[in-house]
Amino acid sequence: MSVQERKQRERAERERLIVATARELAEQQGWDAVTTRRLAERIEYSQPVLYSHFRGKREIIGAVALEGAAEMAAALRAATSAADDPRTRVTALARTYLEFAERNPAVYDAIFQLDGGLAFAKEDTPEPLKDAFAALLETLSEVTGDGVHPGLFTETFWAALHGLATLTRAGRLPPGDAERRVELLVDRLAMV
Amino acid sequence: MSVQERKQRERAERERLIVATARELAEQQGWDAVTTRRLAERIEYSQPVLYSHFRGKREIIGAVALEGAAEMAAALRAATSAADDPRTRVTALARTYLEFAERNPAVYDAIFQLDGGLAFAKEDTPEPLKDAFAALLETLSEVTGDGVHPGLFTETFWAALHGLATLTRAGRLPPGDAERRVELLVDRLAMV
DNA sequence: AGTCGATCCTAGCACCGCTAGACAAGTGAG
DNA sequence: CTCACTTGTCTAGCGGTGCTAGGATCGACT
Repeated sequence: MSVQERKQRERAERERLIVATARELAEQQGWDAVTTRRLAERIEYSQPVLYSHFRGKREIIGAVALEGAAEMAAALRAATSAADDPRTRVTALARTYLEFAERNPAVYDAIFQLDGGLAFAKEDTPEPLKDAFAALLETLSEVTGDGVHPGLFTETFWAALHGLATLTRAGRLPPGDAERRVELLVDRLAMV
Repeated sequence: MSVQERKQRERAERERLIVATARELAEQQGWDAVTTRRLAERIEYSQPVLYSHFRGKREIIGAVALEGAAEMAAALRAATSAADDPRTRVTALARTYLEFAERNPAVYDAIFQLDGGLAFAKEDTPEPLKDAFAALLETLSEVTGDGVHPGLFTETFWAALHGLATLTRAGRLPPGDAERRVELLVDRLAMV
């Protein structure tokens, strides 16, 4: 019995290694550089081993996305719980969101940009993704304002943040005024 | 002389054919399906011909992006010029923007999502891109509000629209409430 | 009419995601 | 202790990708 357990442990450990290595490689050189061959070489196994853990490259991206979403949710909660009033919380939320996207661009892409084969806004949406949205909802429902559904408000605010994050990183927006754009967004959208 | 002219004309015609075919193929089956082999087959030339017009696939995407940006600018101007007051103009602008993204997803991706090798927010940004931003700016500077730079306001509003467009199409947002999200955005961001 | 230059295509490179089938190593039974 | 068998891993290969070198062909000028 304990032999089987050991093997399972080793297998789980290797799976973590795959995900961590994929993430590392993606952050270092972009997702284009994350090929099954390079990934296999880095974990010091042959290519087919990857396919005994994941159905394909998509699923590996999906695994990185889930891990990242959990981290993001934690970061958002940590930032908002340190603030006293709703207004400060929203600002902290927005800043933390954009900072996460900037510091973990590959992970952010895995979550929101790439196809990781994950379901969104459905019943079978994985827990970490639902939880990340919940973290946004918790703070934003305080400043939704009258006559607006908090979920709808959260979606809209989130979309604005997502737009800022992606356009900035893609070089579509001048990076200097990021902070002032956040202030504008919070000033106008949040009803405090 | 006229022989050379004829050849130049034919060459330009073929270049238009390449761009149009790439766009068509991308809208039909997605950019992943736009391979140099398939593209060459559709225009009934061999692969290397593509490389006598464009440096590579990136530049073809870039060409589609420029064409699309010009169309988008025209669509935005047409929609806003048909509205009387600033408030109606902003709503029309937002709706038209999102409609363009929804009806031409591949073109939208070429402009804002994919790497077409284009410069943004710099001096050497191609004219159609600058003009599309100008079209946004024209309408949005009317509703910027006091103490805010119109350019900054336009960037922020644009980012919000971009977020809505991409998240909706990627299945990250439930598609039903799109209109209500637009109303919320206009209500809060535009100072009328 | 013959040369010469432009134009286009065939063939191929190195790489991609993914998989079939050979092979070795570890397990349990006799 | 030996031997069959299962489990795990690897080598090799398939069809695809973007891109390019080098040869063939065809038209224009001398």
